[in-house]
Amino acid sequence: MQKQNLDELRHSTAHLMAAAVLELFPGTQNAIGPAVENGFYTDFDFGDVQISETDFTKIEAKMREIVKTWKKFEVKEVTPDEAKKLFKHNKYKTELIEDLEKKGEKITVNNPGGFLDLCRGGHLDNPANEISAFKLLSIAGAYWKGSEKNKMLTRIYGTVFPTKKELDEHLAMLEEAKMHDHKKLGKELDLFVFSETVGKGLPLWTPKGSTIRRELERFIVDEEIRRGYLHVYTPDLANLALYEKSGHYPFYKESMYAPIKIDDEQFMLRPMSCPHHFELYLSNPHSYKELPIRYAELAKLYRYEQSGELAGLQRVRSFTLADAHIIVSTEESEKEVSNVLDLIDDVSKILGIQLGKDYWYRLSLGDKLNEKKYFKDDASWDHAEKVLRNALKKRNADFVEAEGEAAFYGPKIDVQMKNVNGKEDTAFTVQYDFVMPKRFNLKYINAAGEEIQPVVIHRSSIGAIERIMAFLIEKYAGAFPTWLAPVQMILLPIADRHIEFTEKVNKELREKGFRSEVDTRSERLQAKIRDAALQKVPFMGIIGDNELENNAVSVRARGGEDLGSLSIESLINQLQEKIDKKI
RNA sequence: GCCGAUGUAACUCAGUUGGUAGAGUAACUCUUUCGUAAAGAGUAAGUCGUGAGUUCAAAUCUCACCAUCGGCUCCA
Repeated sequence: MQKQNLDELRHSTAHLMAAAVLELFPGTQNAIGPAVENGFYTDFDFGDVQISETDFTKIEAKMREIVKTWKKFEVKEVTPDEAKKLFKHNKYKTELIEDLEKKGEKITVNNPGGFLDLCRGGHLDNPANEISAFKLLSIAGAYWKGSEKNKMLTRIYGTVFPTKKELDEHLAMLEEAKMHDHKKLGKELDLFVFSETVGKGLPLWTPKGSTIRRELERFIVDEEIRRGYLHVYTPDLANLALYEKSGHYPFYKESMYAPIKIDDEQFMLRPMSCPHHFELYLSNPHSYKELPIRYAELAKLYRYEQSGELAGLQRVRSFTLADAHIIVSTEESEKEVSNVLDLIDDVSKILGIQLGKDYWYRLSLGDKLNEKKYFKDDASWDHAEKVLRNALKKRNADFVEAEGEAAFYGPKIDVQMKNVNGKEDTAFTVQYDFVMPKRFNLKYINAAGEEIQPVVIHRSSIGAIERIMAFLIEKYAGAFPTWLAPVQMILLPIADRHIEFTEKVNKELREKGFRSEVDTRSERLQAKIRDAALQKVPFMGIIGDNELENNAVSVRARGGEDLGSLSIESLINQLQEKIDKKI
């Protein structure tokens, strides 16, 4: 089925659900009901009625009953006054009509099977025949018109497909996705935990999770240094005055941990590291010959996120950002943005993340009318947007543009990814900042001996370590490439008499820097293989009488492939090759 | 923060209309020494998320709170 037809099916089913709900729960008002990726939803104001997922069966049954009478969608245009009259009982529809009237857009209604609804169109020709394979999935609160200030409506999500088979396949896929969930795998593979006593949103990394994380951090630090970044360390907290100077405080106050008062001063756990790096820059005068100066840091940051926003490693309150602030002349800024995008692309490739498939670019713009959220300087905004857009265009990259997603100090290019549930998040970001240089009075001396104001590019190469780890766990379903795997090789002695030799091999591997372990339990080989497989260890080394005799290890790769009997030297070479190639 | 769901042993889960807890896995002990995805027996392990309340009696009913999950808002 074509995407457009599929959207019509989804949208039509949203209408059908609204009809069923309104019939079952008189007095309910329906708001918008669009098609979304993989399904649809409709928002309702149920008044005082409590609704839960246990009502789904009832609603679905009613939908099946009603749909029989839906022979077609009759769409007809009405005047604003007529429309208001028709929907006077529904304040949401009334508001939508008023909005349409203000914009001078035409107002259309449809009336399938006698269920009158306001709608801009896009429906099936014969719903009675076409809507059958649907399922209601979940219930959620959603603010009217997406604003926290408005009333929260009840949103019911559902999905629908042209055939039962496709619906079943989709539902099976949702189940399958759950197996990749980083929260589930994090527990099964013992990578990270949370403790209620430590506090929510504050992950504790186990030795195994820490190993993966450490490899990732070493890799990115080395890669950045190779590309001219200057890696630094700055403190996790700072005087409140620093954030007042940067101007972050009023914008960020809500999501910062409350100040720590000591003696006569107030300190904040830092929610970002930019001002620290600016103070570092200010410690010396700088020549144009030094630029761009790229301060980088694996910066531990603390943000007091709203409790409902926390989600596994995806969204936490303490995280480490692979952060950098590049101080660069305005002229060179576009080139530097390109350098950053190159870094992101190259690093992503190594991590097995593909542009277009696993991630995509979003040009996040400000909103000149919103002076509360964005620093007022129209000319600078225009210039900054141009720089970022050009950088994207020059690499022929596809990108989406999003209004009102910028930082307060400038627009940005966000690298977007989706988790197993299809939820989109910003993984990495490249931000163009023309505000901080002014606030911090950042300067460099040009060839003519004049003081010039640079711009700052805030960027993250692999984003927050927690978030990219969540993504990688899900991407690899826990089966990490050898260079990242917490245990790279597990040696399995068949009987106790093989342990001594196995320990010797293990010692040799560990001395060479491999993460090797021995399973000395008095279990059968099959059981040891099974456990190693469940832990997704890339290589198993089986050692029995034959191996003892030949001074060799019988190697089995993750997935079951038999690599045969290898000498210790050959084993070391093979492992090293995988690690060097990061595969 | 808001809407909905969930919370029983380290993990995955049972627990019927209220009669104060059970399985598998893991752990530990013993036996077994085994050739490519689960050997056998035994032992120990639970403030039933927390706190109130109703009741002769609460894992089960009521209320409040906490945490987790899916959304909304927000964000890396």
